[in-house]
Amino acid sequence: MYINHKDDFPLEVVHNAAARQTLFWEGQDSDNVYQLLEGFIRAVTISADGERQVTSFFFAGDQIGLPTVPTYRFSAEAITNVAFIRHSSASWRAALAQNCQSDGGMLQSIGLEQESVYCRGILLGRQGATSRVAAFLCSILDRLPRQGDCFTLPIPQLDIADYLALSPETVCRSFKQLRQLNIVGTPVHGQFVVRDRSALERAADYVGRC
Amino acid sequence: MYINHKDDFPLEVVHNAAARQTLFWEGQDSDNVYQLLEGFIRAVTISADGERQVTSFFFAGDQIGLPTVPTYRFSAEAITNVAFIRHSSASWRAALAQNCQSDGGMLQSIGLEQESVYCRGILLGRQGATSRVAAFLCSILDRLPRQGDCFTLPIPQLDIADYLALSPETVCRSFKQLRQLNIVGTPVHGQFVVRDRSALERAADYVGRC
DNA sequence: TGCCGATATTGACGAAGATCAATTAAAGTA
DNA sequence: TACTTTAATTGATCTTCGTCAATATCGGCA
Repeated sequence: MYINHKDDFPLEVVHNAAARQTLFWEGQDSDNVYQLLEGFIRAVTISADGERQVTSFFFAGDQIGLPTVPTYRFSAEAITNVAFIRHSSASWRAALAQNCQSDGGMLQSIGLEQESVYCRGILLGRQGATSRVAAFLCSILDRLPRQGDCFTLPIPQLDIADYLALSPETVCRSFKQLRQLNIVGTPVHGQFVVRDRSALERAADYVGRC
Repeated sequence: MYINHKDDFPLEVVHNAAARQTLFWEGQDSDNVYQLLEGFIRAVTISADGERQVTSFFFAGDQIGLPTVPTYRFSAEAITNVAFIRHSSASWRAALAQNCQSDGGMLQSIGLEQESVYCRGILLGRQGATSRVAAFLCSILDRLPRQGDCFTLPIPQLDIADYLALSPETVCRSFKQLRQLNIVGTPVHGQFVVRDRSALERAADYVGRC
């Protein structure tokens, strides 16, 4: 699923940002599109009463802040150190005009972003905390760095909680339950182990792409 | 916000469908884009265990089934009798290539659809049943047919429940509470009255566009 | 290595909403 | 109009998850 858009923008400079830095803020004009080369980014919105929601996660290869709307709908925060390139929305639109008839172009990026947003809606619609957590894991599993059955889960539980509209405690208890069911293993050195993926999918009862 | 795309597809035929009919099914190839001229349509997905979710509502002027993904992500069911035109995804993409540099074109349709999907995610993320119902009402209020302060609410409570991931009983009780707070009035002949819109928005604490 | 702040974990309790069941109201049909 | 079917409403009960509080663990940094 990884799409290399660097060819579409040949002369871009690679930028870096440290963990916890914000690439752009919710409400700003969407002047640039960011393509993540390495690391992990979260999309965050804060509602009027201060409630925090994480609306999606971005992985290497993803495009962030597509200019289908005039202003960014979320702040983009680096979870880890990140590397990315940035190009202007105008050039992105020009590239879209060029390649929107073919597969794999900007239109596919739009489709992927939509799928991700759609996926969260479905997740939140599903009741049952453990089912949500399982579905979340399924949806990101293929996009995580991996060694054998071990995955690196770079996303803090608080972010998962704010993504799934659960309390951090409930997320923790859901993980515990998945461990007790022997669906996932006890993490060692931050390495996360999925023991029984089909059981995870059954617990989730939905698999989308986030 | 209404965008007249008929000019982009001059020679299309107007189709009709009765309430409860399905225009297209989840999983089918997205060969056509539907533009709703009159009536109301709901987007429905059924998960593996049979759980029903309504993922969005469509109103006159909306485009349905944008071919940003190869297959439809939902079934489109007519809530009321509807009138619509249908055009091929290929011609839609061609129109996108033509007008994606300018405002008000296909790119804006994409943006509106995204906003709608995004809005549901935010709604579901917000806790509190009454707050969700209020936010839902706010988000569709401007798109409903209206006479003075009276709105026609053509969406059954069951659909609202499946949209907001609440039980029908809870939706009903939330409406009751909004009535008791004198924020909305008692419906007469299906006519729905908003007595205090700013109070509704305060109860919602979020206003997006669905 | 040891310290410190942030994150994760666990328990006890309460509140919100789901479920079950029954009734009422509304809409469609003969 | 009367009848049928569907949707909305209300009450009682139970489950789940949020909240509060305390402890444990991890990661960075000196």
